[in-house]
This record gives sequence, C-alpha cells and structure tokens, in this order.
Amino acid sequence: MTSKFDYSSAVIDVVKLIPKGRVTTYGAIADFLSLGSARMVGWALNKSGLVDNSTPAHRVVNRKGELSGRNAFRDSNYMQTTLESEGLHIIDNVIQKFDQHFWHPEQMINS
DNA sequence: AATTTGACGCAGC
DNA sequence: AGCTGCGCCAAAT
Repeated sequence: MTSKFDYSSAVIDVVKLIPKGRVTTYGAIADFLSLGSARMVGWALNKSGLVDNSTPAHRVVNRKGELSGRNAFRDSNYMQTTLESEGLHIIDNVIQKFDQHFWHPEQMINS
C-alpha cells in the first residue's frame, strides 16, 4: 500500500542499521534516502518509532550532536542513559566527540 | 481548507 | 560566533 508508512519504514530500516556505540543525524538519513528533509526523519520516527520501540531511535541526533529527541521518549533521560551505556559521553544533552562517533549510512555500504 | 507545528539544516546577517 | 529567517513535507488542529 502506498501509504505514508512507506517513508517511515525506510527511515526505521536505516536507523536499525546503526551500529551500537555509533550515532547518526536526521540530515544524514534524509540525504542518504533522498526522500525529503531532516524534519521528516524525526517525524517518521516519532510516528512509528514510538509504537515500535525496537528501533534504536536514541542513536539519532541532530547535526550538532544534541539529543533533540529526548523529549519524545517516555523518559527524557532514557536517550542519554542508553547512549552512555553504549560507551558515549554526553554532557548537557550534547554528545562529546560527536564527529568521532558519527556514523553515516554510506559507511554501511563501504564496509 | 488554511495555519501552525515539528526528534532539522543551512545561508545570511 | 551566535541569532534569524527560510526551506522541507506531512500531520494535527
């Protein structure tokens, strides 16, 4: 069916491919899928990601490395806690050495 | 049916 | 070097 859920599934599919301990950005996913804007990535995760919490949406942040989506989780600290448990350092909702942990979908193909 | 909002990003100032 | 405005596309009101 050609419903809007198709976009969500594409975004979620990429998010599920993010390696543990790595993070990516909305813009990177949107650019990789060439589907729309970064806003839609967040929108898709919010609509579908909340229902299907099997998606590691906590590994998706904005281009500044800020946990902009923490407020969308049931617990606003879940995102930071989970990322920290994966070995990331977060201070004031900002991932430290973000560029170092940044992962791009293209990396998956390259590897 | 039109306006506002949103888990964003970038160019301009 | 930080703030503002504009673009993106869909959903909610």
